[in-house]
Amino acid sequence: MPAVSLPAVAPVRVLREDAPPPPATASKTQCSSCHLRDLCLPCGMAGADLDRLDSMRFARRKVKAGETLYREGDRFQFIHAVRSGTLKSSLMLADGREQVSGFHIAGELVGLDGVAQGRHASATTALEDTEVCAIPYAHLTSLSGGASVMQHVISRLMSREILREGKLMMLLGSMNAEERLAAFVLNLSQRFGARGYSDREFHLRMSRAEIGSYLGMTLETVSRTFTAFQQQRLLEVDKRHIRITDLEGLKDRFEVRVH
Amino acid sequence: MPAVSLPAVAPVRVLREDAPPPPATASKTQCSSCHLRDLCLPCGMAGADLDRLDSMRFARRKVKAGETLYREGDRFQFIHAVRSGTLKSSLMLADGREQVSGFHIAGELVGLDGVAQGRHASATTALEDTEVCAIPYAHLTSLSGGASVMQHVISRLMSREILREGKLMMLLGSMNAEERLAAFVLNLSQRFGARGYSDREFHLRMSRAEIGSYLGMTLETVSRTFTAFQQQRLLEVDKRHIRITDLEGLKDRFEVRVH
DNA sequence: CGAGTAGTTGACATCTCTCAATGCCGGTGG
DNA sequence: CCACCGGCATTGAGAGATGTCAACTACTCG
Repeated sequence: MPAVSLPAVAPVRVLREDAPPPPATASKTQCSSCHLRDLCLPCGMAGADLDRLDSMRFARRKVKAGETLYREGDRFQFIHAVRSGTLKSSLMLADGREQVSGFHIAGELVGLDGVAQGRHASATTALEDTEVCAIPYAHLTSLSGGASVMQHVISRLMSREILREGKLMMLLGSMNAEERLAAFVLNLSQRFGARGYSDREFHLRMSRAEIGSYLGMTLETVSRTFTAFQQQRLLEVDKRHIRITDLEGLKDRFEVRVH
Repeated sequence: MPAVSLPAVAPVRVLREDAPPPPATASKTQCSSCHLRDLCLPCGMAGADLDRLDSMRFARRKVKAGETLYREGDRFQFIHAVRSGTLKSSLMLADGREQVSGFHIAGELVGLDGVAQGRHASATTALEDTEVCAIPYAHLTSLSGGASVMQHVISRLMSREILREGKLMMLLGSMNAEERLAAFVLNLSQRFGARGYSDREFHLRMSRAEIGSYLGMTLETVSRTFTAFQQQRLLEVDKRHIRITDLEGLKDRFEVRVH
């Protein structure tokens, strides 16, 4: 299914040097002993494969709130695994506004968009102080040697990303503001839950404007929709603090279309 | 970046047998002698890699207009390369309406969404009589043996698909009806051009409703927007026949947001 | 304390959707 | 051959959702 990319936008980019090399923190990490191992890259791996992964010892890198991990057009070298913190990925529109294409929390992988062209097609920015593992993509593919279990893992990850985006397209293409925001909140809830945090109460790391950009609506509509959910006793919202008071109701809102 | 998938949709699928096995047409194809080789899977390959690809001789399959190549939930076995004709991919919404997620013409590959879960997440249907090559995914990955050039090709294809969807999200998230339709027409134009057909005049294989679903708008709005383009002397539209009379103007329309 | 950022809310404009009528075309059957 | 039908596209009128612009508040940071 390739090639449906938008035409002719020819992002008139000023060529520029890549971002400064990662200020390599000395610390390195072994996947098998990471508390995120069941969510992250090693998920589903064992034995020799996992050993091979462990032998790689990925460098960690810290990204302060507001700083970028990589920018649009940077050379693609690493897949990054989020250890802690939150990132957002975004594309620049021709007029300079940004379109947020995803948010990433601990255990999630970022940067697979770079494989196609050897350069990143999006920028990724920290929403709070964040730490990532930098996984050299070339190593990953070369080292996989004989049975390419690793390649398989990567393929699956990429396919999952395709699924994710497909669902997001569906959301953008055919849902209204309430359904979109409900889907967004439920999705966050589920991801926090999977990481052992509360799935009923959490803190948003992104602004209303960033949520709006991601969901294809204005920040005012995001705000109003939060207020509406609160009035419907689905959520309690205080700025960026969210408490889900009626999970089922929220799901209904989202699945309004199921009859 | 996985895991942002929509939550809780849990597509309540009735389990059902997979589609009938492809009525294997006897004819098989050798990639290196295919007229689509520079657009399709073998693109960029040569020497031993291409020989290896040739040794596989993929079976062809015909799909009549309106018939499905695979359905949502079918076991994922093949990547399909379009030889001739047009396909659409779509997801089912909970309420039974479809969301079109892509159109595919000759030389394009379909079905990479299945890698993640071993089952297809979307259905793919022929918009006209269509012929595809069925590429067994398992072969592709196993056979790549030593240097996994093939795996690399697949990864690149998948990454390209991620880019494509990212751009589509951008379109759905932050463009109005005119910009969306202009982007759509320009994209088709470019793809036809790359295949040696006219990039100024072509026949749409999809209905207004399908275009609308793909672009996140109603069929009426698609129709009205075509009419508007015609009044602005950008296009001549006669049902499904399109003639671009002002390519630059159309690009401007699409890039309205620049500066 | 003042400035800046983020969020909320209101009033209004506008775009797109919804519903409905009509036209066009190709196929089918009398 | 013609009438009728169904599917697709076009067009109009009105409704509704969301965007735009603007005011105001609460907080944070110098």
